[in-house]
Amino acid sequence: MKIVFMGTPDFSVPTLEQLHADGHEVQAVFTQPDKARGRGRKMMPTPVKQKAMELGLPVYQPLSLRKGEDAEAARNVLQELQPDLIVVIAYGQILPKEILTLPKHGCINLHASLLPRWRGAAPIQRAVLSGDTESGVTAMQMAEGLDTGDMLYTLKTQMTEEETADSLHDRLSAMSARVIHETLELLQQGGLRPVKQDDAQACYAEKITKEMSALDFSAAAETVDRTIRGITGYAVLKGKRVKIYRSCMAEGVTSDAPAGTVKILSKKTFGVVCGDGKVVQLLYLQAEGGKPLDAQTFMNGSRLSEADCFVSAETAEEAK
RNA sequence: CGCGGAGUGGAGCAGCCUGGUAGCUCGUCGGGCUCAUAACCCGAAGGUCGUAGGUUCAAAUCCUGCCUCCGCAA
Repeated sequence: MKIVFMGTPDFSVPTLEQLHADGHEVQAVFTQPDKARGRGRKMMPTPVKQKAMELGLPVYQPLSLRKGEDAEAARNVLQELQPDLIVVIAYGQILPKEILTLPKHGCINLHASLLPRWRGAAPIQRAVLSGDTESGVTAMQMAEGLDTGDMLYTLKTQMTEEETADSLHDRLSAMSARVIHETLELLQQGGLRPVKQDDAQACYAEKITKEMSALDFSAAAETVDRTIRGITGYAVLKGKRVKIYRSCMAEGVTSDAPAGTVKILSKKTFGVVCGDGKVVQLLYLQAEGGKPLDAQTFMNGSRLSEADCFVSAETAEEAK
């Protein structure tokens, strides 16, 4: 099939590779414009652009598909190509109706949730934050609403107790490639059976803000744990900002020490006391200026004791 | 020129301000204890202190350039 691909971050790359590997004619790849990012504000191509160039596919990076010169140019390109299908995965732009209806088979979007749950911007993080036990990838026929199109194919996965947005992201990203493969097989065989979404079951994954990652240890341990696993957390320890990437509940451990107090669990493991007296075990963390370290390595160098206490970034700021 | 932190045996850190014996927690190797161990005890190996210069009788430590890594911000 003649396909135009639209995607931007890492998450989209396996799907692009799959289309290419399956022998589809990927006529063009649309991705967000390069931006100055990273330290020193260097221009960085998007991961999808890098992969597209590696595969020798033409790349388009319109500022917008909805208005302005870029949008017009993009529409002309699509008119010209006459694709059978547009595959969209984490592109980051809203497609206008003219584009949705332009290809013979319309546009298919892959979304990182079990729709209609978690429509919108940050489905992966939201699934972890809310303690979901399963997630997945849904392929849908794009409609004008936000992730409201009819569902074409779904692949589920169970989430573990230690699931992080990162681990789920990687898994769903890989699963997306399988989903597009299966979906297109069905499409070509005429076996797709679109299922309407039950709007009553829908919920929306609001955008994540940085402040949400500032840990509040006076909250319940479960909340702290989910925050860390869902969007990573940060706090201040011994005057240094510390990022916490992975955690889990310390089963059966409680403490009446003040919230934020370090709890040594063994020579190799430690946790932090939370507001409900339960303890969140910290598994992988990074002090400012340093590399990410596992708990044991972190303990080796930091001379951690139960006299130490994590402070919320806000409190630390006020103390200054 | 966005702001800032860091490079010290295999890992993570201290030492630097107030130059003069290479330290800590682990790991590794050898030995011991133990039914056994990721636990405990004893011992050992392993470092041109990122790099190039400068100051000095003497530089991990003070000064300058360069390389690399990271946090914030975007």
